[in-house]
Amino acid sequence: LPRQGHRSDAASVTIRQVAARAGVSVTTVSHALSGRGRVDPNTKTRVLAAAKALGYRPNRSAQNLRLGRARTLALLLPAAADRGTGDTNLLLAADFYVTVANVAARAAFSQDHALMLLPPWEPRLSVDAPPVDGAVVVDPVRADPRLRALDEAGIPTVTIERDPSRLDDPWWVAPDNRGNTVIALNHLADAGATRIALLSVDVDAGWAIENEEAFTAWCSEHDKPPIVARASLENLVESTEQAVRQLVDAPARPDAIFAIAELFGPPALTAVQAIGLDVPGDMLMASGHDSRAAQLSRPPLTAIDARPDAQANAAIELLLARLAGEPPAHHAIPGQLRVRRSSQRFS
Amino acid sequence: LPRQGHRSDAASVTIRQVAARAGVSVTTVSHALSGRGRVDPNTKTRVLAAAKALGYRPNRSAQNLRLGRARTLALLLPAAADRGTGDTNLLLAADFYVTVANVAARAAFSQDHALMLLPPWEPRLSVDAPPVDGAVVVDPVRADPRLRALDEAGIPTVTIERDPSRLDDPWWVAPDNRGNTVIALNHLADAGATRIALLSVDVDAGWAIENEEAFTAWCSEHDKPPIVARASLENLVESTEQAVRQLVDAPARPDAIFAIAELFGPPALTAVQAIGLDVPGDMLMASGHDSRAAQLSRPPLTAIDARPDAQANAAIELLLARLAGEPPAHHAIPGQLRVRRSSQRFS
DNA sequence: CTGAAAGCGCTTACAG
DNA sequence: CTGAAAGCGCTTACAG
Repeated sequence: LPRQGHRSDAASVTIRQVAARAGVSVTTVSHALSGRGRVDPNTKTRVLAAAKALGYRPNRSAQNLRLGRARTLALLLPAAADRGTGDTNLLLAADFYVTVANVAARAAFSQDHALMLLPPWEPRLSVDAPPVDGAVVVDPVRADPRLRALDEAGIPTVTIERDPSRLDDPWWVAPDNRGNTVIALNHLADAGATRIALLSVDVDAGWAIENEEAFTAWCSEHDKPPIVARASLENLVESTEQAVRQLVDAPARPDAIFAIAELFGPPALTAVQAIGLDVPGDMLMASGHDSRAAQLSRPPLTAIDARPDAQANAAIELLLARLAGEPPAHHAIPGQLRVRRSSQRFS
Repeated sequence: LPRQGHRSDAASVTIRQVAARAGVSVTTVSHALSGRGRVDPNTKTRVLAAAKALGYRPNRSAQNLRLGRARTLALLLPAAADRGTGDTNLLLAADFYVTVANVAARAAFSQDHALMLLPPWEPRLSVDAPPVDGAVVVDPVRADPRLRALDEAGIPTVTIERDPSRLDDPWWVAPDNRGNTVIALNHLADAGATRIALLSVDVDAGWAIENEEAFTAWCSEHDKPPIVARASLENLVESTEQAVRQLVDAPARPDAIFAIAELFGPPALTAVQAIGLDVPGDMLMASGHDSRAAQLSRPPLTAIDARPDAQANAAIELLLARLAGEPPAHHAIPGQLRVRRSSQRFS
């Protein structure tokens, strides 16, 4: 038989070799290493020393086969459009996704699980592939084919952001979109805004709905008209310019714009400036989702940091809880307002 | 023993059950399914039907244990700075990385491998984790600790972009940085530029070095002065503004700026405009690395599309070649120039 | 506290 | 062309 191929320089050392060196049985080695069963402390010390000396590392395939688990979690990021197709580009927040991916990997590893990246297209293929115990799906859309495929395969999932077509599913982690909207609106009002407009997006996602609802509620609570304009993903810059012009040309011009989606904040800022308005002088602006582009805008855009690291950690923790049979739970994670020049009229 | 845990709804069907249903031995099932060994065509048909009827899916752990491979490739993306630390943010091109990740996952799967995401921090931890046959490391820096850890673990690697501290390593995939620079410079010259400046970055990466060298060579070939300014990652906006001002205030002002790094193009554009210059009227501009931000700038920024999908596919293919014992190889992948308004004076 | 043995699901010499 | 058997490395009843 070929030796284990995943370490190319040295044949893997097995539990049997450790047992031989420590002068005990493989059972005792297994017990000493896993902490299960009773082992004499001296014996245990000897085993540990032997394992270390030999550089023993357990064979995951053997463990997984024996235990009937994969100890692997899957991550499904949103798909960018395939080159050349007319598909809408769902890659709304690349900075966010990269951090989610890296932090989720770390969180999974620290819990002794591997994080497998599944391609977001071809969900059937993905599911036919190596087994996973559970999956994290980022930014589900309505009737998301990835979620359907995972369901059909019987793989438990947790979503980051909620699936708008199954709001009854309790297994989700998301920014506290409603709370974040309130934080941003209160900040703009504190900064002097009296008529705040919402720049929304024509995307069928939970966060968009929640942001709009929270905006409407805030407006009625504060006895303000709920001014909403909407831009579109397919036609991002032009539709943002149109929406901004519509807001600016309205009989009662707003004095602040809250753009909920990460990608739309900087273009909205540019559009306002192109009309000849000063930000923050003539118009306060804030974005619902922070990004490098928001930080790099002139002026820098005030934005809600959705804390991708916290989202990823919570998602992995929740998925492991689900796999452990714990009762349903969800986590709305409060964002952190990053105040920058676009919303500071007097500074 | 617990049943295989990665399919929660139905106990996994094993090769033994397929054998029973087809009325043959497990050996024959294995042969029929794998295509190895000789099997009577009729028998094979029967086995395949039985496997399909039962929904048989091979247990990867068992296969891997038996074959001594992991059939798993690792992907290491660059790290964003940990929150609160002063580390330089190496997340230079999030759009690029997300596409690389998704496409690499698809490429690995189509070759019957899983793609495992390793956390870019704590390389020891990463390597102690589940076994992988090989790894793709994106954007290595000089003396990259991730590469060292992988080397020490004996895991073969392929890099996307070259490690500047081991240019003798043949196992890399990268944009054709030199060729791309020439394409961009020729385009700017064709568009009317007579004095082109390079906006570079103070990062110790292979691509930066290659872009600068290609620029210098192009300039001497065309009998032009090699005007170079440099911005810095830590101080992105301010240093970009400074670099731009330095270029604009020079006795012989350039009429075009080529910003090599993805993140610096849009801020450079904004800085030029803030000085009161029109783009493309007074200054042509192009970026060495395309991004959503470049597309969304006003005017949109001409940029080189580094084709992240091609990079990812080539990297996975090259890594599998390396694992298969094929001779060393590398791939410089030509980029595609995306001409936009920032470099079209007459349109 | 310790160990011999069974068995997870698979692949592959080997014998027929 | 087909099948019985060994064995990959591990964990865990079970017996001592």
